[in-house]
Amino acid sequence: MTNALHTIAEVAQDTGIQKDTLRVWERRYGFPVPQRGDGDERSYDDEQLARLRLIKRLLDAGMRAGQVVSKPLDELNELVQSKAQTAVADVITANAVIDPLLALLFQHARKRLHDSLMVHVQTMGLSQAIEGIISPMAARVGERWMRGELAIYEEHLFTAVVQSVLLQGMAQLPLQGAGEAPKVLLTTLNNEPHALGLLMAECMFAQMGCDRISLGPKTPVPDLAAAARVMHADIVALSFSSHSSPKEAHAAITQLREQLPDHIAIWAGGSTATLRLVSGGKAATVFGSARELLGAITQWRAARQVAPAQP
Amino acid sequence: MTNALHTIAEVAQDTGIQKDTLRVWERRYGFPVPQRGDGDERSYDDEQLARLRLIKRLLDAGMRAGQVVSKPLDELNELVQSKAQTAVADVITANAVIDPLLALLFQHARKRLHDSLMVHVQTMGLSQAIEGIISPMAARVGERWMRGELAIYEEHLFTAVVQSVLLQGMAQLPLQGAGEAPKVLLTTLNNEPHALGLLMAECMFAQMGCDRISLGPKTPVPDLAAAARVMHADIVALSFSSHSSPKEAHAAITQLREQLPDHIAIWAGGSTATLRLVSGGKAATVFGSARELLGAITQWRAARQVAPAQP
DNA sequence: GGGGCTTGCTTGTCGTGGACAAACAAAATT
DNA sequence: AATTTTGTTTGTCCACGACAAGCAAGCCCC
Repeated sequence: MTNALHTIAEVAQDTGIQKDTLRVWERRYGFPVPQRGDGDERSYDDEQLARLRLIKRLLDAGMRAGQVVSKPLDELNELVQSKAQTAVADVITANAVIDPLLALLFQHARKRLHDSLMVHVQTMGLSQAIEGIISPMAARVGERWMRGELAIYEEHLFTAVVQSVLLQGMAQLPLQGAGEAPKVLLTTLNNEPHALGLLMAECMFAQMGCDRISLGPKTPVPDLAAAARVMHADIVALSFSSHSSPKEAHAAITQLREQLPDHIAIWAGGSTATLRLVSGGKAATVFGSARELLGAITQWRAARQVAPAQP
Repeated sequence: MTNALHTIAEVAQDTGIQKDTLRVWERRYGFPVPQRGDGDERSYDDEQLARLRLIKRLLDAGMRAGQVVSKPLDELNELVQSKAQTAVADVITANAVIDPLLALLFQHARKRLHDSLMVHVQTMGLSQAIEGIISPMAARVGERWMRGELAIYEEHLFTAVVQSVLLQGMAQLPLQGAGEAPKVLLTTLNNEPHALGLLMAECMFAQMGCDRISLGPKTPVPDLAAAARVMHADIVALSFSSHSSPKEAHAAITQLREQLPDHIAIWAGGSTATLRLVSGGKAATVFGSARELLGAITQWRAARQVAPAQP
């Protein structure tokens, strides 16, 4: 059952490693060496696939191919572990509230999870609930996924529930007059399918009374630039999860900066690990936490009041 | 400005045509013939890109490469036009309500569009509004997108608004006792990013008091099968838009059918054009309209009452 | 000693052309 | 008319060579 064979196309799709690269690795590093079925065609087994998945993660985290490809499975696991630990060391707080909620998720108690979260949102307010509960929960879920301890459908389930909660929460928010609130365009770039961080960001903006437009996930850069111009946005807010590689994120942001007029700001938020690379450049403002975001919005307003919009 | 050059990787990404295929077409059909910049590298201009996009659409619609590649741009446009017309001939109804709403979309009047839709939902009820207004509107939007008359961000905007409306509508639905209602698992397959049809389907199920679980878009087949088993689903509901190619859809569904126990039904809905191929097999029940879906649910309930669930 | 430059190695992507199996269309057969 | 056989189309795969951008290490000069 767990010993299916995969074509090179499947492996490339699954791991995100290009077909060409797979062949070159085989030539250079002696891994992976698939069986050959029917007329010379490569046929990868599950073990090699698993190994390749780990390798991809380590490469995205900045390691070099020569050091990683051809390492055996357990050694790769060790490396990933150490990487993951440093990344989430600071998240293991406030377990008293979060652990029971996570337990609900693992029992697949969808409705109870939904209701519990809803209660928290109602009592704490949207931004507080996100900062204190939902965001750390998402981090924990993401971490478990990294380690392969989570089936993809469990992650999907979590996403669906949180999405529903946040949307409901936002719908109940009072509508504030536009006033001097910035007009924000929210989206996720091409290679980033994760819509949760985006939604959390939207909630924060909503709470601050911003005029927001969410384009949903995966807007191509040129389209995003066009949209920002047409809709006279003040800020383009991008969300990144730890799934998208830092390199690609960096490239996309600089490209976007080029295509965007100067007076439109780019704000990027999400996994700090992913964005560390980006923060070097002055193309975008980077946010590591929800709290920072709130601060930045009030700051934006203050600045705009002093120096009002040019005609 | 509109004359950028693109590498073969960009073109492949954008059009969904494999790099190898692009090279083979050049060899066989004499198109596309890109310029060569810096050391032999192919460099495609915007016109060729546009042509390739059209070609891909026609191929997905069932034409063969030999007939389509190497045709000039205007001829391709004609073909796409005729295809699109036959596909949506029956949708051009009830314009009196829909056209003004579409106008709002093209003005980017996000809030007014949202409010108008919300009013319709409140007065007609969720399922009526979907069947009479939202679904045909989505068809029109899709058609315009096909013809390239719509910027991607406009489609995103439409999606975002409708999503918000439907979720709000569902949240206001009274909770019915589980009773003999089926437990439904909703999702979209791997290659189908479109979540709107899925959401509409979820609304229909919700209205009928079903116990539903949405996994969101793009669940891989093996994970979906696992989820259905673990959660004891009665029905797995899949949504397809005209974007995913019929061939891939068919393959994925048969694969899913193999991995799923017999007592779990597969219901597939969405673009009739896409699903025509699938309906031949007995792997899944196919729905062409929202109305059919409602009927099928009541039918399911009746059947279940006569022959109650086995232990 | 540290910032900047040169030099050599790594690594992913591209190019060519040949091969082939699955999908398809047309012709031949029952 | 329905099925099987035969030929053609078409996308994907393979091998191996080339190369440019990225990176590390060494070197020099202030």
